[in-house]
Amino acid sequence: MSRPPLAREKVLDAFERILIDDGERAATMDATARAAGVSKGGLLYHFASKEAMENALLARLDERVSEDLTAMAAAPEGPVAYFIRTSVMQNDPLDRAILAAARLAQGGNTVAAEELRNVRDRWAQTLRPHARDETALDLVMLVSDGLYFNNALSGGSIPGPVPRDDAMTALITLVEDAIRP
Amino acid sequence: MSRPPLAREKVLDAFERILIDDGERAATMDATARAAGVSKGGLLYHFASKEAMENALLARLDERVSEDLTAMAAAPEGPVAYFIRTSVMQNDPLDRAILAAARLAQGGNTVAAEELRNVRDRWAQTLRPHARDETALDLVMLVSDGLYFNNALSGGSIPGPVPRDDAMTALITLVEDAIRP
DNA sequence: GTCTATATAGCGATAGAC
DNA sequence: GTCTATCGCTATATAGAC
Repeated sequence: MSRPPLAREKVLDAFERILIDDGERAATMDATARAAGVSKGGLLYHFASKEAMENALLARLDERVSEDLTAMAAAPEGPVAYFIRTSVMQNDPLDRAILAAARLAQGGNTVAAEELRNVRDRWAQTLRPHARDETALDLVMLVSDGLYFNNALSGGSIPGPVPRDDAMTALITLVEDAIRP
Repeated sequence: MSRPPLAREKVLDAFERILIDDGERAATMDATARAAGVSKGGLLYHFASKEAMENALLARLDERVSEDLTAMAAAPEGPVAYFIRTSVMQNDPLDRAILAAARLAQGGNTVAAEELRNVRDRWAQTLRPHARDETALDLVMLVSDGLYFNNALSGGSIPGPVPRDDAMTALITLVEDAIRP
């Protein structure tokens, strides 16, 4: 437990990158091994099957969400503004983990779909006290989902039609005015 | 042109259903042929390649969006309310076409991703006059994207964590108040 | 712990009968 | 217009050397 082997993390990073940039179809064990600089046999020592590799990626997502919930609760600008602003792709570890999980889910992996719904619930729980009512909470969650959806379509590198900088600040103000308790 | 062969539509319906219910990975030509009640050879008479079959599905999406834009412009409740309300899965032909295209896009099909962005633009164009400014338009589009994203994760049949009935009416009111010109 | 070699299965696509 | 049979390729996974 204490410290995961380096090769393991390197493989997961490569798998994540291919999922995001090239899609679920391209994220084969072969391509992952090549990108990680190991052989297919070497990869299969760390992950006994593709399913095991996918589950490891989802476990990493879970850890990163826990860290984000802590940061969100402590954000100076407030949880809602933090949540919306960080919903646009910043290419940080959490964003990448979510995007990769979304690829798996849309490829037919039901565990990934469940995990994403679980993640969404944890965010909603933390934000609930900061919204006037359930409708206001719905609004915040849906705007965030929308931002992620556009990122997911854009493929991670190419920026999608999402508000940037000034437009994002204006959007946050609009949402906060609409949901203020 | 006048009337597409029955088998052609039956194949596209089957392909769409498998994409939505079982994911992009499962939507093979073999599985599609079986579900449509034809042989693989029979399928390949209508669609010379898998790419041709995917493009036919995207063309069908385009037609359905054109019909929806007409309906939206004429909706008694107003375009914005119509747009948000119809963003939740009703399992109608348009919803299914979008969900299927999203699956293709996330599987790595760049044509599908472009088509979805194009569809989004056409909606935004029609809604623009009904929003106070670009930020308000962003809000409407993102809430709609969020609703679709949740549907996409849920898989079409299982309802996701989206507002229903009363909650939806409340959400529409909240959004309309926030964006009123 | 990492490698090469190989087994097995499924996919997209072709050929040609009917 | 629809079928069966089959080819070529690639994917996951196994076996066993180093």
